Amino acid sequence: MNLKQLSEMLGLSQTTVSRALNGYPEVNEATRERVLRAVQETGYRPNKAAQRLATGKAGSIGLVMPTAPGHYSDVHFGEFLTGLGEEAVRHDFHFVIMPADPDDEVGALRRLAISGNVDALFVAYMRGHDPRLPLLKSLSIPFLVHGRSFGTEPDYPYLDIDNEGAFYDATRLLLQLGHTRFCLLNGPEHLDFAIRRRKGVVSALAERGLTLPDDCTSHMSMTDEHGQFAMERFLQLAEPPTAILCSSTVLALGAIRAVTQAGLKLGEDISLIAHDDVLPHLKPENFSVPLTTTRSSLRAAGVRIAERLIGTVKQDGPFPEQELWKTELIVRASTGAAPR
Amino acid sequence: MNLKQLSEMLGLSQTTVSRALNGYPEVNEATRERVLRAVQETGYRPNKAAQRLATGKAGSIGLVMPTAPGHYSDVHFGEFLTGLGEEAVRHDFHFVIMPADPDDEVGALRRLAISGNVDALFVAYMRGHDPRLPLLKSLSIPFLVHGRSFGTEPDYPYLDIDNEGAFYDATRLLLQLGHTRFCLLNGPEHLDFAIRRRKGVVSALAERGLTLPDDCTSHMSMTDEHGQFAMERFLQLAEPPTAILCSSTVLALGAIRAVTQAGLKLGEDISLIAHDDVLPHLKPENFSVPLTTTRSSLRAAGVRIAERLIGTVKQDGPFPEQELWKTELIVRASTGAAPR
DNA sequence: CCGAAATTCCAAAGCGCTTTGACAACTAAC
DNA sequence: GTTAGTTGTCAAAGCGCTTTGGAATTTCGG
Repeated sequence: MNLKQLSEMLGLSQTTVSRALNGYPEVNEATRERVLRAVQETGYRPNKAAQRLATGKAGSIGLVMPTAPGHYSDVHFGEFLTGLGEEAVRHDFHFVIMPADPDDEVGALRRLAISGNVDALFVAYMRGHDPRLPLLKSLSIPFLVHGRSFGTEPDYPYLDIDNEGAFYDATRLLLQLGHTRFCLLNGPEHLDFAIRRRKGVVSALAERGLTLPDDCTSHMSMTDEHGQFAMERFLQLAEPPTAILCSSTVLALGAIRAVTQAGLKLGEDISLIAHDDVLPHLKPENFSVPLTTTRSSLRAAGVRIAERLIGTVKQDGPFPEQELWKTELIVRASTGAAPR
Repeated sequence: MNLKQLSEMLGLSQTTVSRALNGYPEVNEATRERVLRAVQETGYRPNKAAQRLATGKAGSIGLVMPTAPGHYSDVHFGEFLTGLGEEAVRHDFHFVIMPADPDDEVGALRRLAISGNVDALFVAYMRGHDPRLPLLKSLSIPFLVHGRSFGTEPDYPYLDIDNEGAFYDATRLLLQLGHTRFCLLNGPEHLDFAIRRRKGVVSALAERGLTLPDDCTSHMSMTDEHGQFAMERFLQLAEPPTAILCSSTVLALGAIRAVTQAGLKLGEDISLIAHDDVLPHLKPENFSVPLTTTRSSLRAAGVRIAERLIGTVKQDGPFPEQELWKTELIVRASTGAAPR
């Protein structure tokens, strides 16, 4: 069933039917009702490709998903996508997801943009000096960045959380509790959030004249396995840490396993603060020792990003603005006074 | 840059350029090279919407993602998507993801199908008597189901794992170890895999004249929180279980927490077997007591499904076939002889 | 009852691509 | 030197929709 058939069926022109459907005023109410009823009955749906071709709008936002045989799927990705979707469904938007080799993200992004398949782009997992940013800026299609890119002039639209502030605050809390030996379980080194979190820790320590040695920092993709492994190494240092900063509750899961297996007590022998993206399947309050966290909902960020991106597309407005969310520092049982 | 401009630039007709690009034989090799070089230089990319309109093919597979404010994002979803993507990227396919209210999945699927935006459909999270199946069958667009639908004639293309067999085998192992009091931590009651797994357990028990009482079964969405909660209740039964079957490692995570907090030892006081979807961030071998599991890689299933779906679309072939994967039963330390 | 304004509808062009059918131009064959 | 067969190219139609400019119909003041 297409427009032509539908209009023939109704004895109207395609124009009139199209207008009736798209809410134009110059069509009789009775006629519109008749059209709407016919649509109900026949189950007619306009062909999106044709619509796209004619209007230039597709009702879709595009994103590339890095993927490869060895590539870890990221728990955080799904949660974020759910947030995006939650908002998108309200506007009848959909996503075009282009899987891409992690080495060719820029190319994939470029292809996606000029394929004419999407109205706007979204990118995440930002790195320092991210090469996708110059591309996006040159593309004249709305886009929004989740995170920022360290080392790039922040003149692009983004939504980020205050990673540096979060870890600065967390570190300060631990300092106030008397800790002096810190370790950082961080995400992959090149990622922007990892850079900033490290910065937060370092600057809080610096205020007390402390430093964060290289062997007290671990950069890795955020799985519990890696968390455990890194923590085991930390515990074997000549002067093992009493305070741990951790970039994800998933990492914390593994780290805590290592702590427990070493016969140490969380919140007594070792204090730990993790960043909590509010993953529904991994709640820090449910850990056997509830976790002190810096919290910011990933899903909420998704909702907000979709909201702004769709808004931009719909009213053809200017590109979205910049937004920086504060995190909450929530104290639970995994932090305590430094052992003496 | 569009075809017309490109062809004018080259002094050729649109036809010739189009043919050169799409590998048709009736074009001079020299001309083809010239065209290809121009494409390189200008960065020309055909407009997908137009291509879609002209050919009827979009190079995309569609899926609906249930989403709502209260809806849990599913760890398994991301992992599976990664698998799909891994294969899709090899064929320059992309996904169109339509977020949808969980109450309107059928409608969303329908809209997606007749929007003309996708070449094939994929559905998962099958339920008993799934209402999407009749729709899909009537739609004359290739589709593939992950899982099956209990109670529906299995005359549709699917890829499923042998859930019943997996839990039958697991239960038998526990029986052989002398266990007699079983509990099942299962996924949501209406989902097909939950139905079949339960069936597997029940029939293995029946062979020994045992039954699975209602208060020894728990159906819930698969988060560690739910796992813990359900396990706590099991442990308060008049005759607490010594053997636990568990539909996911995420559930197991919570369940084990409850076991530990009750002062019981996994693998001694309580034996547990979980189904392992091979989530990269939650490996059963890394649990403090490594988990005995029934294993089947969710990602591998994604790869395979994409492979078959894309194959079908590309050669316009018949709809994909049916496939049933066996699971592996891997014994680790979480299972042991029943305590006496 | 007439002319102008307002209302309702339509024919046709265009979005960017693929594909059909035809046409030159050039070879090979008789 | 004509005919038949290739080869490389093109003009034009069509995919299903939106939208422009104009025509037909209705409404209404005078």
